[in-house]
Amino acid sequence: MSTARSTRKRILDAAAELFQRRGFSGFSYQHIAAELGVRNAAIHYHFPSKADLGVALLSRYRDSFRWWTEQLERQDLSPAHKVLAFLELESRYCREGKVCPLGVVCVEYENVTDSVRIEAAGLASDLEIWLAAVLEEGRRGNVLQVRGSGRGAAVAILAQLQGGLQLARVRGPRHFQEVLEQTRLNLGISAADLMVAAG
Amino acid sequence: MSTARSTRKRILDAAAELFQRRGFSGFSYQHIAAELGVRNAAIHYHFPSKADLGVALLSRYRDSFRWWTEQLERQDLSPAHKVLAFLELESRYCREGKVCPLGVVCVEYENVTDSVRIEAAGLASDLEIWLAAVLEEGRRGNVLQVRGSGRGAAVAILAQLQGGLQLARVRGPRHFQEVLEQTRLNLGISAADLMVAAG
DNA sequence: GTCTATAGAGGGATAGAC
DNA sequence: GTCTATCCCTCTATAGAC
Repeated sequence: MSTARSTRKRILDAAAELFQRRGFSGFSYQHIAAELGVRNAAIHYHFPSKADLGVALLSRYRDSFRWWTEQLERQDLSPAHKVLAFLELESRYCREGKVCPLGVVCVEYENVTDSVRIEAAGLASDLEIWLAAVLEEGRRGNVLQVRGSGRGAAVAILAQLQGGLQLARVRGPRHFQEVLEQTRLNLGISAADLMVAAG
Repeated sequence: MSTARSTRKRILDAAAELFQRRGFSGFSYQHIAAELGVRNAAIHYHFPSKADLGVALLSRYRDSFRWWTEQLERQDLSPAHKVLAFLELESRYCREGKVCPLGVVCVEYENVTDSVRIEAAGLASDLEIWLAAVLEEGRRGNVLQVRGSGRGAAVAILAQLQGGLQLARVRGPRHFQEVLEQTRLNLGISAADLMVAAG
């Protein structure tokens, strides 16, 4: 069981890496197998079909995000700092040359099973609900400039970050920094705070 | 030659459709062939490798955009109306269930040839330069609220639209409307103008 | 320019031994 | 739980007839 858990986790780690680098259709069981030094069939044991693997991947992103928000809650941060922490989370993807998992599914939407679509929609919903709540909280406390509904602003910011991570690939990481800067300006968060968060 | 032109164009039309729906790895010469009622080999005659097809596709997007900006210029519109016209262009993709071609290449970046990457970078550059110029013009005329550099604001808006088109797939087209609304709010364009542009 | 035919590689997936 | 072996399919790409 310990071995099973370990292999399963290693598969998901390798798959997540490939997924965010090459897209869903862009990686194969062979790629994962080669990286882990196991055989193709070993992966099919843990994830019978590629759709199963896709769902498991997205489900894990959701779990990670939930865990992340919970530990953030325990730090009792201001809404502005919660936003900055989230920007830092996305910046990490940028530094690693990865894109948002959500974007991958969206682009290949007509190529994936319903099960994958549903899990992706759930992830999008999780992100949106959390960010909208933070923005609303910030607006009430007058520490964030939110235009329109918190929900609308949240969707726009998520779209911006997702697109920004992608554009960074063709135009360079500097472009993602510009996107972060604009997000900050639009919300009225001070430059000094962003520097801390974006590294 | 007339036939050649016609077939070549039909191939590009079908490929563009598939490309923006299923991603680059997600469609094949067979898909195009089936749709056009020709054989696989006929497509290889016009586009020897899939990379050639990818470059031709992106090159055509660039040509279309250049043509679009030129005809827009002849209409002598205000910067705000130029932005609205661009938003309408993106809205059309949303209504057709397509995503931005740039996003497709970005997501599958590590799966495509250098030639495709370079052409995609060129397209990104074209969009960015045009939008940055429009935003700067709007700022000078005090008709657009632009924060930071025109370039930075342009990148952020492009990222937002690209991400918004993608999120619309998992969360519904209404979400893209919210992104448009936020873009408008951030630039200080009136609601009435947006209604006209977004349909 | 388009066809038939096919090569050759790689994809997802399964059976059965260990 | 992982292996070997293999099936069947789809993919890109090419050769050569028409």
